[in-house]
Amino acid sequence: MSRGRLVQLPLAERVRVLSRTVGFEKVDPARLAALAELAEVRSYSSGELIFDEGDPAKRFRTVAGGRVKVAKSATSGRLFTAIVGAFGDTLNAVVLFDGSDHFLSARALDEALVLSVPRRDFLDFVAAHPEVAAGIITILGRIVRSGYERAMGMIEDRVEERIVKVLHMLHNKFGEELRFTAGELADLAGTTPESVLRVTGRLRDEGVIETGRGRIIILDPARINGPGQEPLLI
Amino acid sequence: MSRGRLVQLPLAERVRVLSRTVGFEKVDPARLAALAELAEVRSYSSGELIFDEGDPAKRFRTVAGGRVKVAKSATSGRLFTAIVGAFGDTLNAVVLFDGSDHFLSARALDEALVLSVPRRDFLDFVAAHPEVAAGIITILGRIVRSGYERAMGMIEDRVEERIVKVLHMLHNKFGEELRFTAGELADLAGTTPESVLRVTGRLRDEGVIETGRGRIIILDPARINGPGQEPLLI
DNA sequence: CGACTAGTTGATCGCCGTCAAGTAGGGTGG
DNA sequence: CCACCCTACTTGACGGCGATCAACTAGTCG
Repeated sequence: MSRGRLVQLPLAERVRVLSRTVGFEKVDPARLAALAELAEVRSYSSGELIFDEGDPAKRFRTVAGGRVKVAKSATSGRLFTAIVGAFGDTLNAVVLFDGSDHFLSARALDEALVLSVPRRDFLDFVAAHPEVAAGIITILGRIVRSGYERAMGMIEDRVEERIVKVLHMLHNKFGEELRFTAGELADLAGTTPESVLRVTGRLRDEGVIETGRGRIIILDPARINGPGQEPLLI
Repeated sequence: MSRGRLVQLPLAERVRVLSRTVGFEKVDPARLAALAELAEVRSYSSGELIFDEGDPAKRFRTVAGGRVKVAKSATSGRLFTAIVGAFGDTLNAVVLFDGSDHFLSARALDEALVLSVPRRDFLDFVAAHPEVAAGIITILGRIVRSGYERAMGMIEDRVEERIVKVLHMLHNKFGEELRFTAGELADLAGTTPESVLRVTGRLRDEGVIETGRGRIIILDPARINGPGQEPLLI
């Protein structure tokens, strides 16, 4: 019941993906080739599940194209989006070390490419390259920080501020044109589609953004940048 | 302007603290002695600041006694408590790797002992002992998971459920007797002291807990354990 | 062209944050 | 040893934010 469709990607291309994956930036590309040899690449269509909560984490996975939503579902059925992964973002480095199951699910937002390596090979490679471990800890630190800031935002900020922060972050990561629906933004901001639409409606009226079906264009980035705050990492 | 008071702790005792610090459990104690040689121990009185947000992270710090509250303050002055550290919990391993400043503050909840090692020596030690890096990544993974669960709880759960989860977690970590005020619990659950008191009042009337000034006794642990859920890591 | 999904807007309502006023415990100093 | 004060606890009343429900419009894909 393997998901996605296998795609043949040249070795050089696989090396390029790994060399631009967070944590691997400093590794000698020649050495990455050994790992890239063991890698496979799969293609997932929009909306397709890549892995689910509770699935065992058997492979290290990193985004090689498109966008992937990594999220946690609540008992009520609501979704909380942790990360929108793009090229070079790893989907599950966290859970590979202690062998626990996935506690988040990953789903393709577009037609997406995901490169993966067997867990054992990934761990061996990390053990042989301490700089990778250090890189992973660094990025994990940023995720922890961002997680606490979002938890705090949930109790501290009003819905409008949370949504603006999400737009700020997405603008920072994806540029002027954001291809997200109100429902997807709601999962990121911890609110409902209705509230997102009320806020984006106001921002549109004020000329800050332009909206379309599944699309938001940031017209005035300065207006969504909070005073001196760095964007959340998502 | 060094905070706390220096305490002389025998080398064997310093080794014991390190050997029970998360991430170091698997390291040969004989090798830990080298690191323990470089360690100093400081004592902080209840309420005293150990480090503040924005302070540079010059030393690796781990709790050698008492309890330490690690928190982030909001612009409004409200506090969000990330972790209540006890013996063996590290306070700042996250920020040491990329050399960034502290993004959380640490404050003694009791008379507390904190063992510390210069950042450079800590990093050298980790580089020489890959199992420490793997251990740190594992614990970071749990923190990330817990952070997402708490962020989700903030939007998904009612105040009462959040408070019960906090009690569950604290019971799991500290046992039957919890020495926390309503204000401290509020910072953990992301609510106000008034709401905490309303909930604990009800739980007291139902015989689940017993309350006193700055003290809660869990009488009926089964009643605060959610259905099949593991306690949050704090 | 039809069906599904996304967007839009209004009305309602309840949770819980806030303010307020008072009680009680416990440590400190005279 | 007692009086005082500070802190924590307690309880009530109020009000606003935003979730929820509902009804409708408008894109877009097949």
